[in-house]
Amino acid sequence: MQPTALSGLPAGVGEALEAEGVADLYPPQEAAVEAGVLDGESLVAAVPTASGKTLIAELAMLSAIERGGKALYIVPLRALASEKKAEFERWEDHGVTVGVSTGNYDSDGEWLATRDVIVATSEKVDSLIRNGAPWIDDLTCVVSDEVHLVDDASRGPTLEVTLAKLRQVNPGLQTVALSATVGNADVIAEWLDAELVESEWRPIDLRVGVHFGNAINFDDGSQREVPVDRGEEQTARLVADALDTEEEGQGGSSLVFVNSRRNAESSARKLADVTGPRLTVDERDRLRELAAEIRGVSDTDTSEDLADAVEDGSAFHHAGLAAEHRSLIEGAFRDRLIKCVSATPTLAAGVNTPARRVVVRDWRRYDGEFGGMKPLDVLEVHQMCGRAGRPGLDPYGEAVLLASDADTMDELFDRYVWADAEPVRSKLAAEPALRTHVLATVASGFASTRGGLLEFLENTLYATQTDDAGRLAAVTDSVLEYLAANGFLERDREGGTESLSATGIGHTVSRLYLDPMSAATMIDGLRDVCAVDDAAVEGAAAGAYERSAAADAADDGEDPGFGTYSRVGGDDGGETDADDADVDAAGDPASDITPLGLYHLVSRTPDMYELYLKSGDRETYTEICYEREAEFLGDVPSEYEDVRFEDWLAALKTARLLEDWADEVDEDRIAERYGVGPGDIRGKVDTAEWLLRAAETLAADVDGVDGDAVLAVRRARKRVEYGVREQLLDLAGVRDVGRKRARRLYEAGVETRADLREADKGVVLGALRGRERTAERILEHAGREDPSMDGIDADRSASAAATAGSGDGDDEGQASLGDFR
DNA sequence: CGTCCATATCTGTAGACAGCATGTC
DNA sequence: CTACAGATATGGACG
Repeated sequence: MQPTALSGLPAGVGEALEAEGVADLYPPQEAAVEAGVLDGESLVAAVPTASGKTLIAELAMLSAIERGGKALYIVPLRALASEKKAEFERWEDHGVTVGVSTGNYDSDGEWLATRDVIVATSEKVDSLIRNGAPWIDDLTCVVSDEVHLVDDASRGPTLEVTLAKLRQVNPGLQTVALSATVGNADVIAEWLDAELVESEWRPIDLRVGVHFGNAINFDDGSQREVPVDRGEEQTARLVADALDTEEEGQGGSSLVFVNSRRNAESSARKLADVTGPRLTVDERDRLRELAAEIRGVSDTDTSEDLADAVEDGSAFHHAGLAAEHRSLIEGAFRDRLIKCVSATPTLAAGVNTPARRVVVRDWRRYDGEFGGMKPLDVLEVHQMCGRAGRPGLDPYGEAVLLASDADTMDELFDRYVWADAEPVRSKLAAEPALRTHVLATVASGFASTRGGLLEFLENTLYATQTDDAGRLAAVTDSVLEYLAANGFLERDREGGTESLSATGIGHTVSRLYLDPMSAATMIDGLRDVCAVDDAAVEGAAAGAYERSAAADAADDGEDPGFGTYSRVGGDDGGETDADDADVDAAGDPASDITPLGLYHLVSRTPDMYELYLKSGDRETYTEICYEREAEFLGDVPSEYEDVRFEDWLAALKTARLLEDWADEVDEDRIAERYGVGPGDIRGKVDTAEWLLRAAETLAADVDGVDGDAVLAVRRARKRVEYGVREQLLDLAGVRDVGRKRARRLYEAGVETRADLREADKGVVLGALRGRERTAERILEHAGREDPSMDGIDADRSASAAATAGSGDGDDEGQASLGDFR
């Protein structure tokens, strides 16, 4: 079937596809057309990666737009959102407009309503529904990429509920779900009332095999001799073999999957010995430039190690890397400059990075819950293998699992090569998931009674899959109880029906996109300190208070999730002695609220990913816990009796990291001290920023909009956001002034925004290392009348003072963490 | 007495969404 | 109830 023969697409699209080289549709695409994607039929396409799934989605969306509709493309990762956007933008020539909306990037709120195609993450779509984005009603086509992720325990339920909501809002909605080949695609199709297109077909052949001894044994019965000399690494030999196999004049790149960050790094180091000697002079030059760029992203050891490996054409890839690191590596690997990437599973599910050969080195991964090394899911291994075969470059892709003995080889064949992927199973009936979604469902008006709620939940995959309807109802009831007890929902029993409505705070929590338990934790902590400090404000916050007070009374049981409210005497631990001399301790109630207290509060919330306690950390943080006991908001669990103490310490470690960041500690110090990578630091800071912003809103509810708590939270948030001490807050708020410039200006004697307007220009210029343009911009943003730097000489002493004060080397030109995004 | 290698012991373990309002060196 | 690779410490043989 030729693209020009398709009907229902915008004018010129068929020809454009042909020009792109699409002479004939792939069999699964053809099947999708026959199933009616172009006519608005819903469809589940369960096909391998890189077999043209995206085109199926495009056909659906473009034909929907041609009929005057609007399409939404749901992605699982932010990085994929930009990738898809770029891909879809080629239709702008045909009058199709594209917009993106993710947590950190919005192509302008209102403007989205005018876009034909919107790309967003599932969480963002959920949030947009909760906040009543008007264009949701206009959607006629929704595409869900990687739907098999509904199986994911933490994020799957969001996708599931979001699809159910979209379909309820708009019963005629065309739903196109793209899935990996899974065990039960038919069930997904049944759930979505969709046609099913299932296929194993791939445009590039994939040969899967197991290497053992001196050869790879492929699934088709063929063998490839790859002898491993004594003492030589199996992986290294396979990577070398792929590189030395010159087909189409190109040595093939490899992707090596391992099971930990550390393994990824050490593997990359070792494989550098394989890739290094095979580089051309030109490649070496370009890699040196790339390495310099990598070093510029961050000055941590991680960054340095990565750059070292990259100079030899090898790289590692895991979540400890900063986002820039990752995209630099992905790009250079796609451009065939980097010959080999050793990666954790980040890369298996992330952006498109095909390789000539995929080596699955580790097939087991540590799992704390499991209590040891757990074999990877079949689906996961299939996804890794699916990365083999670069379109247009390779005649076929090779995926190789490694076995060290014959028994393992047999097991790998049985377990992965011959096996079908597991069936997808909904994880919706877990309490944390329902807690969030039940509140949101009620708050945004999808249900107003218990019966209506259960009816709505009938539209989820969970309901389609389970034969035990009672379980969902039971979990729902316990969640309703929790939400009511914490004052997020009101329940009224009248006759046989139980009506549900969200309270003011319930609506707020839903819109803030907080886990209700996070909100409860934060409210609890904030109320604790406000109640002690400021009884007068109580009246203003009565709305939020009463509910919870009533809830307290209703709840006698010690449910750990509820938190305990009464802490006797918040200031019994002596003076809280924060590092900030600027805070007026005496007589200022907000001084009871220290940044550490707030960082700990948000860190012990379920929305913050836990930092690991390593050996020795227990003692370290137990000590800190006692030293700074007075700063914590809420009750400190007992070291000996309370199982929550461990979590409390883990949160304390996170809080300390944030405190260090807000104390201008260099990122390499932080990385070393907490055993994390630059990506982790940035992630923590980002999450804290988000949660503190939410806490600010909650504090306004508890303490009144101008309460001390609100101000304290805002200050703590800004300090994390800018990564500066209290004294630099004013300066760092000026546009173009960040962590480093603020510190240099301050050391040169320019301490406030007002100083910037008055200060000697020579001093300012000196502190900014003689950058005239930058200095002018900053003065302008600070509101100076005459920002011109014409004829000003940089003050040498200002420059010297600034350099000495900032503590890092001169002229390194290194970006700090605060520079990301 | 220092070096090198073989063996025992210890240690630590994948991932990444959201709000809000615009910009670092 | 469950593992295992890499880093580090330990110890012995050797020149």
